[in-house]
Amino acid sequence: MTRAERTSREARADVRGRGVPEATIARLPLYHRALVALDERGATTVSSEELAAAAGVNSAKLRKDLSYLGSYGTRGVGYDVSYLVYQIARELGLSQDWPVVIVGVGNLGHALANYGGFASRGFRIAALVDAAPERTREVVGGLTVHPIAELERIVAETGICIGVVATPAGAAQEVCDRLVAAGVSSVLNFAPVPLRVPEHVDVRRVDLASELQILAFHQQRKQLESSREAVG
Amino acid sequence: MTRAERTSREARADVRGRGVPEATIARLPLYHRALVALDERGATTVSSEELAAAAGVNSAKLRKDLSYLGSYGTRGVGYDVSYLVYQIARELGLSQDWPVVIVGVGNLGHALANYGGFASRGFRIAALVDAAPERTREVVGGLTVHPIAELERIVAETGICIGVVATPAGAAQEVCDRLVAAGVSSVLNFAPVPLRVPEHVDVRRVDLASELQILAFHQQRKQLESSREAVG
DNA sequence: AAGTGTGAATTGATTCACAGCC
DNA sequence: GGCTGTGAATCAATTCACACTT
Repeated sequence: MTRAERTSREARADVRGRGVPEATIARLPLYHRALVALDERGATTVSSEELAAAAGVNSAKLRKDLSYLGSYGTRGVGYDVSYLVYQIARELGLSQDWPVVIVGVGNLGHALANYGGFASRGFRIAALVDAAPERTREVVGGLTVHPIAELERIVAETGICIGVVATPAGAAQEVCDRLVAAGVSSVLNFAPVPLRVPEHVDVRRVDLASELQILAFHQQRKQLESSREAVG
Repeated sequence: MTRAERTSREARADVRGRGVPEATIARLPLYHRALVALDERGATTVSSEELAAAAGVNSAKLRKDLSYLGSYGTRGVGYDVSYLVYQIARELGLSQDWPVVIVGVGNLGHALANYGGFASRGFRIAALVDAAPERTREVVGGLTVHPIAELERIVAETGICIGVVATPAGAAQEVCDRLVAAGVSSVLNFAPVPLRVPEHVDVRRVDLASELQILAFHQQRKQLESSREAVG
């Protein structure tokens, strides 16, 4: 592929890029991961069918999703693996390094601080913060835990714009407010409460107990049905 | 409210219950949690507006969601808090105790085993399992870690039907297959790979790195826009 | 007067199916 | 001949707006 071809394609992608549907965005990380795995296994091209299978979606959805980014495939052939990895990474902002602060170094915060999966995807745990004095100065995952009083200074100095709230429910809103006031505009919330934030701030929630409850709901349905069969 | 009223309402709910939309089911845990908090604060009734605010959704959505469960409110008044807690809990299967097995006791498995939020919502960590011999016999969150070889026996003896996969990506599919073969039909997957399961098995995925990537995508957009403003 | 419950309208996501290109 | 890209069709979720009940 020539530089001219690549450049014109990217220009088109930039135009379309405005309107990528939310559901598509949420699947881009899946595609990216599947493509990286394929790349490591030495694949050079992949069909929508294959990639869809690797990512756990159907091929129509995959093609439609990719078409929002641009025309990156070749009819009759498929997609160039390394080129598509590059395009999705660019779209996701994976080329840059995102410093992240984790607030709350309890069980979950600990696990997140030690989790290796972030670094490889462009995220760097830049700081750990906790309200409990006994946790301060502790070293977790190679980082010293700072007292919450230093939150504003740390965010400002490090240029952090993504914060992770891993505090108990009761502290989450206040922590979030301070993060936002300090300049954070993307929040990943593990506390089981909805966070109120200004317009320009994005929040995503990960709610472990809810996930289990949703499974339990379906499980209960299955069990009800099978007991009904046994009777009827 | 009389017993007769309650019984007829429940009968109706059972009829409607078949078709509760997936998006609604995913919000029931939110409503339940908000209601429990209101109950603890001594509220006896709540309007859709108030409850919606507490759960972080809009009131039209809340009313529509609740209407799928039945007609549990009173026009001009609102919803009876404790009655609605009871109904949602019943719908979610929260009245029964769900034993859960966690496979993989690394950082995340550790955190999950120690996480207090499960027990209070009807889930009981019944067993911990890990493949690494050096982790076996360790005690985490009051439970001994069992070798993976005992997985099938444990699931059968404890009547576990919900499994949590907290292993590295490479082990996840095999662990999942063994869980399913042993009789588990609901899986919560923390490994960053799609799990292939038979028709009757439900899988939910929690993908921490993806969540951050989705935030990064939007963050990048925000920064692009503000830099464009600065120029234009 | 207050506030639920719900048809109708709208918006968004998925799937179909095939024209167009390699 | 094989496979992408995409309009059109379908399905699902959200929002509107108001009739109806207390």
